Amino acid sequence: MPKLADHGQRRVQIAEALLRIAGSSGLHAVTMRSVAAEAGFSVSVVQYYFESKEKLLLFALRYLARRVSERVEARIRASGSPPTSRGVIEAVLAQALPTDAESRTFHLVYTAYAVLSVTDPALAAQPFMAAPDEMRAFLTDRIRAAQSAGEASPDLDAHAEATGLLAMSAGLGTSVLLGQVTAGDALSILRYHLDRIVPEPET
Amino acid sequence: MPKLADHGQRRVQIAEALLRIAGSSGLHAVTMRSVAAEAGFSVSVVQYYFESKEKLLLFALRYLARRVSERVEARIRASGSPPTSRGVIEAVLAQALPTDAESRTFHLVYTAYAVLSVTDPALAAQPFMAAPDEMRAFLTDRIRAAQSAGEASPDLDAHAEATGLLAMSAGLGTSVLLGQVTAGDALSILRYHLDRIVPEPET
DNA sequence: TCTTTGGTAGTACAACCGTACTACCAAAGG
DNA sequence: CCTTTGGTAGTACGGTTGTACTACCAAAGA
Repeated sequence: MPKLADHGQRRVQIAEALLRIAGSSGLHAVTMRSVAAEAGFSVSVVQYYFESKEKLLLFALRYLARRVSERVEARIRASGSPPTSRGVIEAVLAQALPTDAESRTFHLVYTAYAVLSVTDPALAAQPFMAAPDEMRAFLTDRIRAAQSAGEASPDLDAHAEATGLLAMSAGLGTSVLLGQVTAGDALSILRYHLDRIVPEPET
Repeated sequence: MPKLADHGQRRVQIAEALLRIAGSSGLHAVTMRSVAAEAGFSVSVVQYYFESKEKLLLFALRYLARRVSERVEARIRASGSPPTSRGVIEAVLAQALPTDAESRTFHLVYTAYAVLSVTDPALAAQPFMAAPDEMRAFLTDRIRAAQSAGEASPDLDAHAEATGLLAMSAGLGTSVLLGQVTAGDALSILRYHLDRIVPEPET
């Protein structure tokens, strides 16, 4: 039994080709043929590793979600050690802003999937929809922790602040994507609002 | 020369059929055939009033933008007379939340168009992209006016507040669309944040 | 060495898309 | 009356899509 190919690696390779196409030409440009060509394989290979296009799309979505969460964790780690409340919160929120080419692709494709999921039950049932919920819970905890530590005003509604901030960073990310705001301006605005909730320890 | 049909009305009729389909099944479900069937016409009629699908999509987008701005104005008018700073600002921002079926459709289709515009230059050049810019300028002016009237703290950055609020309401609208937050909760959170910037005159 | 089998390539097909085209109809102007 | 013409319907065509299918190849086990 010949076993030359690493299935997992092949699937990732193909999923990355899909993300490249969706990021540059839109999710509607993702076809079996275009993905195969981008990945340097024949259509049959794509068919072989993913039995249908739907399976491929779902796998690519899960892969995307994993990559995004990896980036969030990397950003938290890079925010300083030991991580401050403000640093962690800012890291999580800033991740929603398309600052480089990769995160721009991630944000665009993610949004395209989200729009699609509104009218596609199979996509809506996907666990990637739960990610924002987790983030909201995480942020709420962090804000409460900052309040306990005296780093944030105690009369803040942590839940309302977390949900609002998350929505704001997502909205800012979309604005950057649409070219209405530069990534730098978006980050400044995000920091401005954060300063009013969880100020920097020192300036 | 027989002239029974009002071209303008027919075009609106067809555009509304398109929005109905895009709102319920997604923008990808919009085809010449589906739109014609939804509108109760033959494909030839759609072809007759819009020479191509692209023209139809652009017209429907402009029509959508017009309907949305009409809703904003109606909301401002309904916010009380004479309109207060807080009332007008809340009216503009709350319009981004999909509170009823119609605004839900509007928000969904608008977002779908926006995502498409990132990779489609013809759509990106469309003037509907300027609408958020106008709103941002409008909101900035309103916040400055509230500051002058002593209704808002003078040490607020009106531009940062306006951009942030707009992004937040857009993000909240998307969350409502995805079912992560109810429309009522989103409105509460929006009001919570507004209270910290431009408080209600009386409570 | 021969056979089994994981992996690859090419092709074919049914369905759908946008659009061009032709034919038809009914009302208005001569 | 008849002819012109705005509007409508049906159909056909070239192109693209997802997918099923068959053939082929190379490596491992017997």
